[in-house]
Amino acid sequence: MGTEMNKTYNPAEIEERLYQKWLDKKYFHAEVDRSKKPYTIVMPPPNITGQLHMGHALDNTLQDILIRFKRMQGYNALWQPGTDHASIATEVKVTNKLKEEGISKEELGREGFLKRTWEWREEYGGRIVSQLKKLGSSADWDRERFTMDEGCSEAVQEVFIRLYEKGYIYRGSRIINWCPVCQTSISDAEVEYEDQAGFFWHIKYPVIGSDQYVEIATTRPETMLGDTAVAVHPDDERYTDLIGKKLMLPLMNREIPIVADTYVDKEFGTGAVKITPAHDPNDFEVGKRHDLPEINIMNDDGTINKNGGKYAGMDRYEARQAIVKELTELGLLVKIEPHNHNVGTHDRCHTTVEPLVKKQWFVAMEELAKPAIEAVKNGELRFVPQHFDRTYLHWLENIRDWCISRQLWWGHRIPAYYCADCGEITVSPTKPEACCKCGCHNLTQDEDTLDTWFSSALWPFSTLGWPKQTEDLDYFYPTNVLVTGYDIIFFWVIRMVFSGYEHTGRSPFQDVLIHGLVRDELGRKMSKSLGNGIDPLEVVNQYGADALRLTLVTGNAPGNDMRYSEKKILASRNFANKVWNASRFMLMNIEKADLSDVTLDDLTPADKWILSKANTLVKEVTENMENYDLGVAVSKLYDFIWEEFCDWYIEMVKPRLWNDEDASKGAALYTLKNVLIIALKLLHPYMPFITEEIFCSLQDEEESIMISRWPEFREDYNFKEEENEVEVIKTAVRNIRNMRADMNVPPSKKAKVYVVSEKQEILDIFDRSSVFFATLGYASEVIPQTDKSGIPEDAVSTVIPDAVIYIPFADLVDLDKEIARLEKEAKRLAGEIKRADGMLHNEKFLSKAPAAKVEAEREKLAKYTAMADQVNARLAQLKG
RNA sequence: GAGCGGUUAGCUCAGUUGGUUAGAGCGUUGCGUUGACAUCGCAAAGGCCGAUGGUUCGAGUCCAUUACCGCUCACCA
Repeated sequence: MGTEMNKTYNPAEIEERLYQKWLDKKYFHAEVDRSKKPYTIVMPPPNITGQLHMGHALDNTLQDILIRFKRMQGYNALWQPGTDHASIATEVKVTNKLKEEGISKEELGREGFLKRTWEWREEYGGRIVSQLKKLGSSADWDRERFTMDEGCSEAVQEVFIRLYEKGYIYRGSRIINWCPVCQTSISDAEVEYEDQAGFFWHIKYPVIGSDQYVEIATTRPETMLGDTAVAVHPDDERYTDLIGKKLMLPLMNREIPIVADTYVDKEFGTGAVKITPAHDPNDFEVGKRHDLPEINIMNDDGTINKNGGKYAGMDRYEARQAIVKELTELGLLVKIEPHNHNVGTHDRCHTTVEPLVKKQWFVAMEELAKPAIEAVKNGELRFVPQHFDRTYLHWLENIRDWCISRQLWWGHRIPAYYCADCGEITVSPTKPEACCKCGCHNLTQDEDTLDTWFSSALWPFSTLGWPKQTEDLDYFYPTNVLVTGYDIIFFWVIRMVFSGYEHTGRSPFQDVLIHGLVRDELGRKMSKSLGNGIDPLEVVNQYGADALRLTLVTGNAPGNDMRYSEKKILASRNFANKVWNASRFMLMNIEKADLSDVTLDDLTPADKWILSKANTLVKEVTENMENYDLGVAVSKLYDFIWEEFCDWYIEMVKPRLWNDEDASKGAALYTLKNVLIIALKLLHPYMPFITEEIFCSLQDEEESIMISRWPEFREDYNFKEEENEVEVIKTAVRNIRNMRADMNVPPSKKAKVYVVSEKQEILDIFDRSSVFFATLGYASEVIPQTDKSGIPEDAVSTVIPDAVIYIPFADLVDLDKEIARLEKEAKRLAGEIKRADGMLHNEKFLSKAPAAKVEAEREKLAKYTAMADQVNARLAQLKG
């Protein structure tokens, strides 16, 4: 690198090279090492069908920051990666591809289809992984896993069998959510409710043996084909006489009873509810209570089946129209009202879900949920930010049994075998020799596969070898933190937690760091349909992975959504460039220098000041990162590097570097280098590439920043006195600049700077810092003195604590402007004095506030009073 | 219907245990470029921290009420 460094940082040139270096050196790889403490993060496995989007970028950036941080702190850091088979998504993708070739899934058959899907996975399943690498993700790719690999599949079978034997997994006919397009059952978590404008159809059902009618209201008239009762509230006087009587179900001409059930809301609709036990969860419950038959009227594709009589074969919406039409003709349709209602849709394809009764496999949740609830309540499991435990607990406390069977081929096939002779179910990892009950050999395996989340639920331990008691599992498990979006708590976090407790006896992780969504500039969700998605890979290509990473964590608190914008990425890019150029500056000067002799005693106050600041920064950044306040930590780093280090320290140090005679040149370079290295190390987790590139150029002892030691707070880097001294200089410089800007004096116009103070130590500071005022305050000369002798009457002045600064400008005597300036200063000080004085006259403040606080206010008051006196004296002089 | 979050500068957002002068980036205004960076520097303007009440010596921060916005869950067929 050296002086030939480019003037601007060019990430494209270095990222790939450095990432390859890290891979070659095996820095990402972790092995069991009992001499070190483990730190483990398990990566949420992206779908093999996935393309990297901003959500992945954020999620993985956060994890990479944490894992790099901990690795540098000396932990044996393992970031366990892998991918998810994504049953429905992949099956749909492959099915569609086949369709293009003119082949149907069924034609191919199960085995042929699976073969094709594995091929598809071979070809495309690694795409998302290579995309994650572009972000700089330091996951242990040697350990990459797949939810359907041998080990994970074994874990799935083991869990299924254990839960089955414990009675927690059962097979039963229950109402489930059915997607007529995907033609599979889905779990409650996969149903997304949408507000839709619909109608209320009021229909008359004739009472048998009278000329009366009962009027019901429904949003789904087609389901009446499956009605097996009408329910009313037992206390509803309008209907008491009718309870127990029969109705003639129109169109089907089926006799159905009128039952009384408190489920019915008297106030709503007509107070009479048609009951379709096979197609509505509530009706299903009513049906159970009253022993009503369940008539399934629908085929798997959403068309009406033979139970729907003449409507058989029609699509569900077609049937609805036909039924309404016919009811109208029969004079049974009373009215149609507009009605908004929530419609359940499948979260993948947004098809309206059809609740229907089917024989499926379920996990009984009641017992499993208990330890997961307890974990959060007793603090074993902690959400960051904490309020997400409410969401978590609410879901768990109201959890229903989990429908885990899917009518798909791609996935873990349910390890259950049915006996053709006696009907007994045998659950076994491999096909059993014989039926466990009758001993016959006529066994067939269940056709269904398991919900994708069934295997994801085991991810934190299945990837480490479970059910085998491996070394990895023993050492790396439980993991330390799980990083994921709030949208995934129900699907995944909850299921991992109860699975962890059930199968390993402990929570799979201690902390759950929740992040929000990355939205577009207008605050909208990024989506394909809106076309407002921003491709992280394009951003990486254009601005570099570091800039993207920085953008994603800056100014964002855990759990909050953030907006992505071009402006933000530019700011990050500019920061990278700033870091680059500060380093470039250093390298241009350091080449020939020998710093081996420099010790802390050689440092000037400015050197000690920046070192001390850097030291404090180390402490704060480390603490913030331990608390997952990554945004806070990085903004402190940003401010330190840009303001303190670049704008002040480098500027202060320049004259020393340009002067080869300066005895403190070596100390300056020594400090520049050390502080820069501290800053780079702290920054590395956020911006791994640029920090590595610079680090390697800066020194030749260590081969990589990513395995270097995280800086620690050092008592010997604590220089309070020097910090104060530089604060005095900074304040003076700022005031001088301010003064000059107010008076419209161009920098080219140098001027003498007089400093008047009664305190010798203040004068000494200015005496030895005159060079700073020459470069930073455009001073031709700095003259510290105890009185005002020799200072021209019309000099412009400014007051700092314990001193007054005068600058005489030869041809500048805009008295009014100067008076206005000073009056503004006086006003500000008066405000401060009033405030401090008020506090100090408050008896309760004096008696109740901590003594140090009171003392601090006293000091402030004294300081401001003295300053105000100076300003007012000067004002009096100018006015007089 | 229930739960949660937000409301702070023109815009986008920080603000860690309450400490009295509330911060950043972008934008705006003025000045500035021969030796790190114009992807830059210097300076400035701009906020009674949604409203009301309370606790406290002290509230952007804690409590209560309320308004608006957003999210999630549960739903009345």
